[in-house]
Amino acid sequence: MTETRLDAVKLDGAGPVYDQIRRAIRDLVVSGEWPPGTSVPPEHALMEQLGASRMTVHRALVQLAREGLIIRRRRSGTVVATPPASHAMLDILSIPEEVRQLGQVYAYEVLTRTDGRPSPEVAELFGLKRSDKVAHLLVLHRADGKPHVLEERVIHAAGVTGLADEDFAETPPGDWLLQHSLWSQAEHAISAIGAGEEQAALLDIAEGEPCLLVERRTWNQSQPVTAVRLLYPGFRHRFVGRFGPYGAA
Amino acid sequence: MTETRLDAVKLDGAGPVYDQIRRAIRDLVVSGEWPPGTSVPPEHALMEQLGASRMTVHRALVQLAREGLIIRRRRSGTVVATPPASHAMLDILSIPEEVRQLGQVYAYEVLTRTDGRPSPEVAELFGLKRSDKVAHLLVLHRADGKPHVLEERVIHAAGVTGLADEDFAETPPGDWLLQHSLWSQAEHAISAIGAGEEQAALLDIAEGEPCLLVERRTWNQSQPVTAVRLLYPGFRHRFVGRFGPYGAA
DNA sequence: GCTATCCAATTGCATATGCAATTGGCAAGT
DNA sequence: ACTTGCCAATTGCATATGCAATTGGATAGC
Repeated sequence: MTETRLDAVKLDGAGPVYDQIRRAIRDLVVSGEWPPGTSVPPEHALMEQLGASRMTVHRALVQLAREGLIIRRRRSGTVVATPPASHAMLDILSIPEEVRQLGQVYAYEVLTRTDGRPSPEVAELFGLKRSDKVAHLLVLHRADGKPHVLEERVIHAAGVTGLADEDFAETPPGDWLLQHSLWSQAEHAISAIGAGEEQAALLDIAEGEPCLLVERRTWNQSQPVTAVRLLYPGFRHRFVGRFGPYGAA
Repeated sequence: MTETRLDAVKLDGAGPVYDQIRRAIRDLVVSGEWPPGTSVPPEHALMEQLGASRMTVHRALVQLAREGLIIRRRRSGTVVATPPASHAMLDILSIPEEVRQLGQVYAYEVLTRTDGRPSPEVAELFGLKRSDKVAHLLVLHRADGKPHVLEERVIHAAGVTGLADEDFAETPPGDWLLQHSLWSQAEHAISAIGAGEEQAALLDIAEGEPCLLVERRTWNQSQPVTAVRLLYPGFRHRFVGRFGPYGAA
């Protein structure tokens, strides 16, 4: 249980007090100054520090809890939450989990790994210098023994610690990264593409077969962390989501 | 501004009072009993009706407002919100808007329209009786004159008023439905598929060309409203989203 | 009829206060 | 050691109250 510097919470005088408090604490959390597990000062302490009534402090904390940034428990106090790995259909998700949720047996193999400088295309795609160090991986994920998805991944060595010592024998790179790196922003795109010759061979489908291509790039404080291209055979795979007019169901 | 029956708000005694109030009103809204535009009783009225303090009622209403179900304005009071047409990358969106946001000129043509009984496949897909009446439409949307997306749509006549009198000359069916029907639940799926012969001809691409297929089915109170299949040429189109660990950005 | 003004309804926000519920940790007893 | 029971810290919830801000609508004046 990490300690917190109480005086780190500062109001900016803009808008309602409860919202100033909410934003102040939110900023400390999302900026990483209060990493997950940090204990947030109790309401009484904040109340004195900020000169607000307990109910006002309470209101701010309740909202933050509803937003999932902090977790509150009676007597044990309030701590910064560990952000959930996945939010919805298209967010970061673990391929092993995805496969197991379908009730199938998961397996994977690292086909190739190259550590070195990024190729011009990769550097371009990612805004890297040619002098940066990256790992380049090709991974095949299987469900019930059959090829499920082909993963091509670039990891920026400077953004992750322990990359050189990890051989991804136990954990596929996507899941490993979730545990060993932080990210503050991601962008993904979905498109359809025909399988190339090599890709088709690896996925055990015909060349030109339509596939879903999911591309995702991830940054931490505007520093690149990883980029990945996931190629799913289209006839075997679909992304499904359910929702109502007022939000996801 | 529709009136509300005050006695429609009933608590169930489960959990905190403010949450009972919140759920009671939410249920009235999502069930359609209080449709968009209905005015919600003022805090004082609810306070007396429910025997709770104003702050407690207030708390429930503030939460509902934060969730976007109601809109509150001083003096004019609280009204049920019109649900936003689009939430994120993959939610219901208007194709005309989508095209215009890309800075291209939008146009569309209704290629075919058939009113009658559903085909066996459609009935199956949608859980309709063969005796139900449906309209079956094939629409081509264009961006800058070039085929953009092919829309195949089934509309359940019983779920929409004024369907027979509408010729979709002014407004494409998707947008028309957003204005003339309610929906409480939707499901969509994304997959990749090769263009069939006719589809390829209409979209002006090669047969077998990989395409993104977006399928969406929509219900209102478990009654089917519409089902649609949108076929996007894959090389020309991608869905992009951006987000951070604590939610969409 | 049109406009300027004022009033009152309604929500927004903050405080002060009290009690309930949960539970970590200490203390006492075995 | 190990268990039991109690205490106090901390959050959860509700009430009562007061004032501020906004604005629809009535009213007065032109």
